[in-house]
Amino acid sequence: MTIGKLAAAADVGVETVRFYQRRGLIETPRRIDGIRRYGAAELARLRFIRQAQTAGFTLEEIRRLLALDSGEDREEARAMATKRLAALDARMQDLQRARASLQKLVSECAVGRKGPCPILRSFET
Amino acid sequence: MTIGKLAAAADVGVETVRFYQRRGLIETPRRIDGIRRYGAAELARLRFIRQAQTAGFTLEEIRRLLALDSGEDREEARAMATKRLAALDARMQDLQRARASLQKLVSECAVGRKGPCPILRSFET
DNA sequence: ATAAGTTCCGTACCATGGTACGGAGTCAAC
DNA sequence: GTTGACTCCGTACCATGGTACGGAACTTAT
Repeated sequence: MTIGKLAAAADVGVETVRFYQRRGLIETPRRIDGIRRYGAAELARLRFIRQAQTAGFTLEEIRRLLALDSGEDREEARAMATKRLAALDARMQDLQRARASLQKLVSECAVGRKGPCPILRSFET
Repeated sequence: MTIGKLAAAADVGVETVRFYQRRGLIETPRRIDGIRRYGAAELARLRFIRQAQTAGFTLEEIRRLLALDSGEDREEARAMATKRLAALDARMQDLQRARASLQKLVSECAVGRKGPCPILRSFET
């Protein structure tokens, strides 16, 4: 695979792949006649990066996770995952509350009624 | 209230308040002898901004929401809230999936076992 | 074998949401 | 009535996660 195919396969831009390489998230394979070739390993890494981002890891943390993946430091891997799990749960709580406020806004701002919607009030705790 | 008290009451920095003023999210009251004074209205706006950010609105969207708050455009207010609600639900789905992956990682990477943790594999769909 | 499309690389630029700095003016307490 | 804290204002800087540019080298299809 060339960088273009790789990027397309992971649904990211070529420039994004290159950006990740600069950040040390993806190894840049040796060049064959000036062009680098990528394999399944790189694609897996690329997909992992996107998943990990969704989980809320920063690119720097993802870099460390990737380094850890082939290492023996279970301690550290678990610690990072556990910490993120807690943050994720907190985040989901926040989103749940925000969702309730939005729902309130939508229903209190129903069509047919007059005057301004109680936008600020909808979010009052 | 001076800007310092206002910021403290909303648990943000003074510079953040000033930043929001520049962005048109908070009106800057007239100065009395060179110092601006703030009231409950500004505090409410400030708190709203933080809540709305949690809901995933950008500062620009929040600016529009605040403008809408005193207006009559129910249509637009509802539209913004509905759209965000959908995005929020999608986001929560994503987080749910990410959470499952993290949980998998934590359990598969239990203490006591040897070798590297299957970090990349934990996130495979 | 030539044109169109890719790749490579460095460097620059972007959006978002702040945070910091520095000098001048103001206020509050002692 | 001076000292220390706070305010004002413009401007600069920051982190994060990209995106764009441009020229040279390489590949692929015709």
